[in-house]
Amino acid sequence: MGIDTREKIEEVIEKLGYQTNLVARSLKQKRTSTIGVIVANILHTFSTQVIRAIEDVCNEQNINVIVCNADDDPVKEKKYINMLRAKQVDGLITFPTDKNEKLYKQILKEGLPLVFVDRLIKDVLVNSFLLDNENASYIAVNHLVEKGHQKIGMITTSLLRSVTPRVERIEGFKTAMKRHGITPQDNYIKGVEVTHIQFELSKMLSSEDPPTALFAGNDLTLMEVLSYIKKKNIKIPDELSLINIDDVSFSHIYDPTLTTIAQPASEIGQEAANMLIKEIKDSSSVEKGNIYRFKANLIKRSST
Amino acid sequence: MGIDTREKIEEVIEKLGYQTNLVARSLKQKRTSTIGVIVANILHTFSTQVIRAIEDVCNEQNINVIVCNADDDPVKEKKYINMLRAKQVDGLITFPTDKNEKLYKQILKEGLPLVFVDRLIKDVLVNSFLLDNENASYIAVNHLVEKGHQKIGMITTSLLRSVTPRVERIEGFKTAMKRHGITPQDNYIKGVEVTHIQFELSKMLSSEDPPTALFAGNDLTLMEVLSYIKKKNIKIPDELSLINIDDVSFSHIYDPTLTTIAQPASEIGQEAANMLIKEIKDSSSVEKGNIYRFKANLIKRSST
DNA sequence: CTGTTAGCGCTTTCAG
DNA sequence: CTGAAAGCGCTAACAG
Repeated sequence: MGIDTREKIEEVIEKLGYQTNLVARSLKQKRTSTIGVIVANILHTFSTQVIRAIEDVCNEQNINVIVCNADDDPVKEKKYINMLRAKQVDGLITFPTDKNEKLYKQILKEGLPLVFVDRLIKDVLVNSFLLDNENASYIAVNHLVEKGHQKIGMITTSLLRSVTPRVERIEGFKTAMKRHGITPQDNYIKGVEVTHIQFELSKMLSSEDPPTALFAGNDLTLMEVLSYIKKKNIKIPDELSLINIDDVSFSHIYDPTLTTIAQPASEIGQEAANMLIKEIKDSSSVEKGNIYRFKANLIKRSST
Repeated sequence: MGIDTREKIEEVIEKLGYQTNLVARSLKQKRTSTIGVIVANILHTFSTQVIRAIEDVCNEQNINVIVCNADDDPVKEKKYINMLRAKQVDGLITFPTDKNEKLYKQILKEGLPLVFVDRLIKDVLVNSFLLDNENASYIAVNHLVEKGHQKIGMITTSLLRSVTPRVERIEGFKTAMKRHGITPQDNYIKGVEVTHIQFELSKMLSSEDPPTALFAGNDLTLMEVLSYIKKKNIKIPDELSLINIDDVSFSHIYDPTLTTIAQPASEIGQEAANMLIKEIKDSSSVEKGNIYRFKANLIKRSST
């Protein structure tokens, strides 16, 4: 082919808006430059923040991201995992359910790069990026105790399954209380479904000796708590101090501004994405099965 | 191949966790069962609500969604469009920029199914799904006038480019004021960058004859307004009434609860997705170039 | 260095 | 009805 022929072809290519067929390339090269992300529940602020961070990292490297929302349903999760595998994604970041332990083990055996965020699965050695939950609870309790509270309640969402953040935050809460010489009382600690939070709260706060401070385990719980507080016209922090995990969009403009234990969600997402990309590029170059814990940040505002 | 051979193979297939290679299938069938979505700015509540609705519709039909955030940058938008075309997506939903008019025209010529959300481009005849913005502004003005206000200010974000919602909402505001016999004053109407909103607000509210009510054009504007109001300790609605477009997550728990013009974002996303899917299945079966306007809902709360 | 060719894994077509 | 073969558009390997 002559030089001028080539030039003409390139001209036509430009004019016709020709695009390389990446599907064909992917088939040949056995990589799609696409990763899959499966979040447990897209309604959490944390999920959206992590997703955004992952997308930012990936877009810089021209990697596509397909996001799926498992909606806290292991069956959906499995369906998405298999669909993404069938789509030949180069790697997977998930907020895993222990119900799919076998599937995850198989993925590991196949060598598909895999990273966990927010949750762990026992016996599945995957690099995992999540909050230091026990420490986060400790920070909360410590702050409240410093503010003079002894009767501290904790409330959070529950799923029937044992989910890492919930378990660890409650455990951390109990440990922290004990460390401060306070015996945690079970009727001050509630892990219930979102729809029952307000009911449990009403029970807890109308008990004989109600807590003077409340620790909300995540943002969805916080919304319910604030809703209840508004309904009952409870004065924060005078009648009840409030602290929560997850930095919601309105924490600095709410009245009162909300004292918050913020998760470094962007950082978690970034590092998870970087780890996955490294593993995709050269699997042998990265250690597997490490757990990366991120410290929470206490943002002192006016609700405590 | 004998029956038992087939059975054995299917057994092994199951055991090995074999997955059809959808990349190969896509190459052969010339469809990927994937659509692309490009939002102008992921930070808007509206964008995330639309995305979620699109994903819900698509997941039900086993269609994948790749979401891209153009970050209000036409160059990024173009890059994503071309990348998604190269990936052979079956269709595209975008919040378009008029800077890419030529590219969109080419896409139309190629016959790639395309749907617009939130914005229009002149001379590009694509099915478009968006709020009836003029009516939304009318609802806001009408409500405030009914509450006894005459001096009404409007503030919203601006981009240097003329973006459909901003233009239409401001036009609608002016028209509505006139219809109520009020001459809209330019110094009460501001379209500025997010970072300058608080400054403009301070100018507007400290003027000789400040407005008694304020209309915030979208959620990002609202956040700035609330931030300013908190800082200056302005009493809502006693000193200033406040209404805004976009139903933010905390509107019902804020103090005061926020009177809001809600966009039917889920409905917009759903219908956009359904239209795109119909067009993908049989392009000739759908009319092109229609503009579908959605009515806003006034949710009366306590900020007005 | 340029140009041809085989083959990625699937589906579709065609022959047996 | 079953089974073989061609070909989707690309890239990597190889031949000239």
